[in-house]
Amino acid sequence: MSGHIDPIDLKIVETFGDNSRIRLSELAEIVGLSIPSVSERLDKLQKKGIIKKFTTLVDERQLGFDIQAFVRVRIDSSKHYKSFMEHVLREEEIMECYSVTGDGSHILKVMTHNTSSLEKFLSRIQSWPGVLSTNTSFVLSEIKRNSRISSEIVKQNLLDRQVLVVFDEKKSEKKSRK
Amino acid sequence: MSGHIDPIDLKIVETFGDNSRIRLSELAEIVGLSIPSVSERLDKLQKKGIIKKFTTLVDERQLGFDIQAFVRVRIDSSKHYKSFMEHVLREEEIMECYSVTGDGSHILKVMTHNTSSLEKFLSRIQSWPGVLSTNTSFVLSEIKRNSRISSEIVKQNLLDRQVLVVFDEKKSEKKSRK
DNA sequence: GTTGAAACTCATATTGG
DNA sequence: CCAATATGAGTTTCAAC
Repeated sequence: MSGHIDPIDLKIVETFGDNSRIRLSELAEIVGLSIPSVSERLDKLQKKGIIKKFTTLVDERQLGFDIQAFVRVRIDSSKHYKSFMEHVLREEEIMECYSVTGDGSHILKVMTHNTSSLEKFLSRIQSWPGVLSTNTSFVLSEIKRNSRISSEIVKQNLLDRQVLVVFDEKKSEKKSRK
Repeated sequence: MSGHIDPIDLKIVETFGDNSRIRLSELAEIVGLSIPSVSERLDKLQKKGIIKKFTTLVDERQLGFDIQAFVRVRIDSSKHYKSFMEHVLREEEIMECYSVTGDGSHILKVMTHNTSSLEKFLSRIQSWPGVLSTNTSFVLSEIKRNSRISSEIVKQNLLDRQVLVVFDEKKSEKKSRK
């Protein structure tokens, strides 16, 4: 079925996580297929939305974003959800936003220039309809930021739920086993 | 000075945030420079570490990572900091880790297959030396995940602190103004 | 899925301005 | 920084298998 993924696709995704500017020729060698084949797979991975975007990891601090923070936001009901979302998308300081369980209904990852710009940002948030409270944790240092998904661990995930197609060379030897 | 950044570099960074597989020829047209020039700038941005990595945004849920969570971890002292860091780097489920202020000394972003694999992961964390407690928030939905930094906002940041060099075409007309 | 060929585009380095 | 050039690679599409 077309919705399935095979280990080669995983390897492609993993390789692109490491370096999205890789040449197709190099990729073809890594995964052991011809260039036209990997080119076609890459297209399909994008069409399926598995690959969302080729992007670039940046050292934001060197660009003047000295303040990074996680802000937990509590909004009072789903009534304000849509307007909250619109505000979030509009604010350039908000790099990420997730709806979560636990105390606070949303987590924002925010980057700003200095504490005063953060202060302005926080008071702006608090003026949005439905925002009850915020709770800010400053990022002191970044220990890990993975852009890469290990294809091995994905393989285990997908094998478990049988959405992964694996060509097992030994399958034919014991085909009657169910 | 060589440590400085100009608006063209910012535009390059922004453009790569949108699409890291862009052709240099296209990039050259966007920023209004020749191909050799943008090529050289790109090299320098990488050497300076402003551009850290060309990577790919992936729909992790399609790869079987149905559970995403933020885990706040409290570790008891800096004595265990190094071993904690090593564990964090080794765990493939931990996609991001930040040292933060506030309740809990670290925030992890974790992705796993299902609740049972998360449970295993959490009990593993709690066995690490120095880990006092964890507090897990499940991600219900991703509202925003920006890989792109607006060059406009960066420009404001950098202008404020005078690390940005701007070629002001009108400067010569009023050079005596200080 | 492969291979191979063709047309095209691109990256990289170098030159002189 | 540009423009021009040269070369070797890379990409894409198409065919036929």
